[in-house]
Amino acid sequence: MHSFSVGKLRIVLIFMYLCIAVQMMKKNVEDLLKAHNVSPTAMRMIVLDHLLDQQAALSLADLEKALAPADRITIYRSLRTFESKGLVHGIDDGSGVTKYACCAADCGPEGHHDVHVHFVCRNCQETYCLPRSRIPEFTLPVGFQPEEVNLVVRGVCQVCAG
Amino acid sequence: MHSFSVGKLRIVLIFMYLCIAVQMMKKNVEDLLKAHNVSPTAMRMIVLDHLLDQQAALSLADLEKALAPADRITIYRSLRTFESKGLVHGIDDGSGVTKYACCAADCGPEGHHDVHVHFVCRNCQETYCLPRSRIPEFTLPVGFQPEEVNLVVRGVCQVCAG
DNA sequence: GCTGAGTTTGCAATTCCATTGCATGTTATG
DNA sequence: CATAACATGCAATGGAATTGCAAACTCAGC
Repeated sequence: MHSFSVGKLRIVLIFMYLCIAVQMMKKNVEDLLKAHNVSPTAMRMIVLDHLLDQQAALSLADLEKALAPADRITIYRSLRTFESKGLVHGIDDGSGVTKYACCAADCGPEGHHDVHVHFVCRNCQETYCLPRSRIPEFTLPVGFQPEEVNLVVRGVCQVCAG
Repeated sequence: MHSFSVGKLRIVLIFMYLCIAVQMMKKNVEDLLKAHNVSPTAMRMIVLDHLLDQQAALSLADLEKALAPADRITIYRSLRTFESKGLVHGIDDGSGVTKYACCAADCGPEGHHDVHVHFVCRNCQETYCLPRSRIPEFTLPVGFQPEEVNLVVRGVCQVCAG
């Protein structure tokens, strides 16, 4: 029959593939949440999924815009929950607004382990995590006991530098 | 005569010394302002002098309290002027409020040169500049061009640890 | 010393982000 | 399926940074 042409079959296959992909994505996000002892509610899955898609860190306002009409406060509280469970980390890049990005390593409620450099582009204003750039050793005056290090580099990013 | 005893002479000398010291201080602050192309108004001299006295960085609220009844906005604008002329630098220590400290090296309107580590004590909440602690080299991914580095260390300070 | 342009100051008001209270809706559990 | 615990959404609050504007001040030139 003409109705079962190769073209239509391709469309059906693509549709099925998309369904499976979405299911897998949802499964991944859901498992990720469960693995960190966070109830996988609809809202949280949407927020986390969107964060996982990003190259750069997002502010609360960014997320609100992207996920409209989701409630800002709910997103805010999701982020706080994620942060306390080691799923994402907030970044203070000096811009005055906190930005959020997913943790790369396996952080947990007891703390964040993937200490890395953050890079802020003065051109596009994006904030990137640079997990490959380890924070180097540095010396402190006698008596100062370091516990936590935050290294933010400003400059021009890969994309803007061309 | 008994009225010119050694004790009274000492008091007179101390008084004279204090007068000279205050004059020198005022002269120093005034010259410092002039050297950076900032009109040495009374308000600005008070703010800068107080900042020069500090071991730790001060927030706008700290300054307002210390210099009461000086106007907060005026202090704020003095700090902005100082910052743009390279006299002081603002520090974002992650606490959410900007703190200010005098520049050690000879910074100018074109930029701040004394790049150093900042240390925040989680006990006393003070923020210290550590000019002796140079920020070491670190590697960035290809294409990222660093221009400015901000290294904030949290921990326990000399005073609280000792 | 006086005047007037330019700068600085002080008050009031605004903006923006982060955070909380509370009532309602949803989920997990026995 | 009932109920406690948790999550959500709206409204409101709080605190810091910032701006507008009129009054006060500073300083150069007359």
